[in-house]
Amino acid sequence: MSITTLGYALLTLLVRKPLSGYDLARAMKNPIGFFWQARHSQIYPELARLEELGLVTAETIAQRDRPDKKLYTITLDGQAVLAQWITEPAKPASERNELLLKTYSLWLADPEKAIKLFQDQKELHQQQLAQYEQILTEYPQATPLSPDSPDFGSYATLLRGLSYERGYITWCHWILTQLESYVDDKRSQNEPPHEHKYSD
Amino acid sequence: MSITTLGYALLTLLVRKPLSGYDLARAMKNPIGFFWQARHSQIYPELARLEELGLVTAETIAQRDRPDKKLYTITLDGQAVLAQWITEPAKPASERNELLLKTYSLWLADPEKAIKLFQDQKELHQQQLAQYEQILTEYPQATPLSPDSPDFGSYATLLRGLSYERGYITWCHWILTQLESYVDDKRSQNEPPHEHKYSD
DNA sequence: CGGAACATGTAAATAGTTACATGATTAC
DNA sequence: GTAATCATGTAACTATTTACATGTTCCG
Repeated sequence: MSITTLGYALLTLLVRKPLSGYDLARAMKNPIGFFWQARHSQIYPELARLEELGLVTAETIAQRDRPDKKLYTITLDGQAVLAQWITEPAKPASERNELLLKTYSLWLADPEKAIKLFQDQKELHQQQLAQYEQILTEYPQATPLSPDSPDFGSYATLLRGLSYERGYITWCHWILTQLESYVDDKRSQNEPPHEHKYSD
Repeated sequence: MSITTLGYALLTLLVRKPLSGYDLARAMKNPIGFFWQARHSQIYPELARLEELGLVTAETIAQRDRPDKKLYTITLDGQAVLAQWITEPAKPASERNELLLKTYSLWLADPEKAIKLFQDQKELHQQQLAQYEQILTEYPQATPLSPDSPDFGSYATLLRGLSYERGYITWCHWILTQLESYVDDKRSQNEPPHEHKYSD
């Protein structure tokens, strides 16, 4: 019985502090900075598996103000297995992006509706970027983080998130300039087409 | 019976020209510019489904120099369904990236091995970038592509690919500077730590 | 003749999503 | 009481990967 990537993702969170299945599900709902998401229906069975493997231990905690919870703690074995996994070659991410797929056939679409599509997507990514930028303010600007601190990992993945969202927004913006000048030119056929340079 | 995203991905390719299952599998092996990948074991059954739905038609072609093939052609229905789908709101991409996950726990790793990990990843993305840049040279620089041409979609997704890979490489590079100055400082404890600014 | 690329499928397993199910506790 | 959040699970389905399976044609 081997460990799934989701299993490593759970260990990744548990190595920082003990959490319940519910906590883990909340943390992985939208994968802030660390790019792995999962639902509780996948998490609970996986935690049971990790416990079976002796990589985590579970302890039921009675709470006054809330229902009981099962707190999962990583074992030394779990830490060793996780540390080992980190430096193994990473599988290349299997890219699947619906918007990119749609973009590939954009010539078939009504331009006005296409503009709406990209405005909405740009908006979504701007919101995500704003959230990342908010988190960024929580880090000290002056002192650089050391790679042996857990915060380094959080910070590094946050930087990737920021870069990704900025690139995505720039790209959406470029598409919009193209679509808008296209519909403008269609409306007044006499004027020459505008030019928009794309650069990230 | 509804259409899966993979089904739309196949229509996306077939609307440009008729292709066999083998052609489609090759095109989707690594998703150049258009960000959807699939194996032949998923493609062949899905093509049968699309045919059942009347979105494509199949024709067996005898070839002298090669084994027979089944050429799939999109129907008018298929084109309509695809055009309709494009401007519907896109599901946000469910991010899952193993390297980012590993990065989150980088503090647990042996720095030397971590450097190796990121060097390898940077290398992979540099190769992907080089491939995209090669494809870029095939586009005319002077005349901007019109959003009503199929080439616009190819070009737009290519630009996103270029931006993505550049951002990824920059990020890998930044991690490497951090790790390298960390191991340098460890070796000679007297010198002050270097500083490396990250910007995409 | 043997390997590589072409060509098309199915089977089994794993991963992930959506839906079903239940119950505690708090705040209004 | 009832909605919201906390809390934990299972069932059914869909999507994806890996492995199995078979046959053609070309080139050396």
